[in-house]
Amino acid sequence: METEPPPTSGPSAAKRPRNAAATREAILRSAVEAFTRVGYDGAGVRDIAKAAGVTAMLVNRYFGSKEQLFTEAVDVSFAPRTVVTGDPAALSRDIAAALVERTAPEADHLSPFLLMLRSAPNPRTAEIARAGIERHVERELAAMLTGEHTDERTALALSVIAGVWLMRKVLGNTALIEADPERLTRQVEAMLRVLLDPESD
Amino acid sequence: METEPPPTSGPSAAKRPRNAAATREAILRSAVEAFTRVGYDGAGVRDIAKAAGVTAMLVNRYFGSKEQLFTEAVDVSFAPRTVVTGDPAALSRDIAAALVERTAPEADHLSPFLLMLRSAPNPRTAEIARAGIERHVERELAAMLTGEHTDERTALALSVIAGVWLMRKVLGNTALIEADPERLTRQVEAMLRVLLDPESD
DNA sequence: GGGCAAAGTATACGAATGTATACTTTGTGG
DNA sequence: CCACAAAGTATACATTCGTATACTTTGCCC
Repeated sequence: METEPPPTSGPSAAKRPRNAAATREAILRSAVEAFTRVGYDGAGVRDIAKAAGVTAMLVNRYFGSKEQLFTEAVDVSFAPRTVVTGDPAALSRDIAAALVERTAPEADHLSPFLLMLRSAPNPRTAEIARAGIERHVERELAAMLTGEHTDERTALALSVIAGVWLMRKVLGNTALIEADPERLTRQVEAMLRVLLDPESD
Repeated sequence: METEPPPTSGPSAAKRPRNAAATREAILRSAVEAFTRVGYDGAGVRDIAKAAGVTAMLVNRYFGSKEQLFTEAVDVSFAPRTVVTGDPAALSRDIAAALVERTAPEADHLSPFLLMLRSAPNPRTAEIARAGIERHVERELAAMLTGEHTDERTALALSVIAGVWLMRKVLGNTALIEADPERLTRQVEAMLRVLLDPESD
């Protein structure tokens, strides 16, 4: 009873027949997960491969090296642009709400910010992450701002966002974990508003 | 013939006669430097020992293990409490000014925030750093605040500070590096003021 | 239906890791 | 002056790392 009608284009193929593209994608997804959870230096190619159901050498066959795999993983992680798209007036509120929600203690979002924070110690991967954030996030967010020095204000906003990710999900700061989400959202929103809102004068 | 002064490439490790306390301190200083520059996992005990002018085994003799060495290094790094002490009204301004100055491109401050950021990927050292920040920084800063939820607002302020350290000195964000220091200071100050200043209503 | 390239695996290598055990050097007190 | 403990070193061990080389298995097409 070896029924094998393999849909060559299935997003989540359970029993995977020999399919280079699907295997490559499985490795890439496994890499995003691993790099996000333990960072670049903490994730071994053997672990990544095993979680994808293959051996370690396929990583190098398909991606050349661990570092090139990381480069693609950064793109994948930053790609799903969930940049809150709406009127610029609600920007601060939307960002604050999404941030507090995704960094909640019970959530385990595979955030690109986590990938970046945990891969930042390595200078080479830090540079790759910096380029990824600039290419995928910084540009779009800056385009939504009005007024002067939009790139600078954007980078400061990203600093705040990364800082909250760090304290809540990487370090596990007690005060920020136990904080009331609504009040926390209001405080973050107030800070972002100083940066992002169009100056009313 | 005194032909052996070269290995002491440390800061001020002159000709050190056999002195347990001095050696211990040299190792500890070297550890702070190494952990700050490359993080816990990136720093090998051999490197730390060599920079202190001794062999690797002295690290374990004096500190038990690399992890215990890190614990002491965290305390040393966070100990020089430069928390701007002044009237609470100027708190935001002082913090912002010190932050922007120390994260300037030309500065290479051995900041505890750098130590924390670069050792955060490792869960064990992340916890040690979290405890250190809570013990050394969070308490004192929270005590300077008035109003409600001082611990929460303190943690948020530390998020901002850590985020700026990350973007400017770990990632190397272009916009924040090239930004005018005075304007950057004003913007950071404005954000902190939202959090720290006594509500005037 | 049989070959043949593609997909995947096995093994190994050299370097680096933290640290345990055993050794050597040296300052100092009786 | 000289032993003896303290200070410091040398060597080794067991892992783990990324990846290179050589091998085996499989789907597909003529």
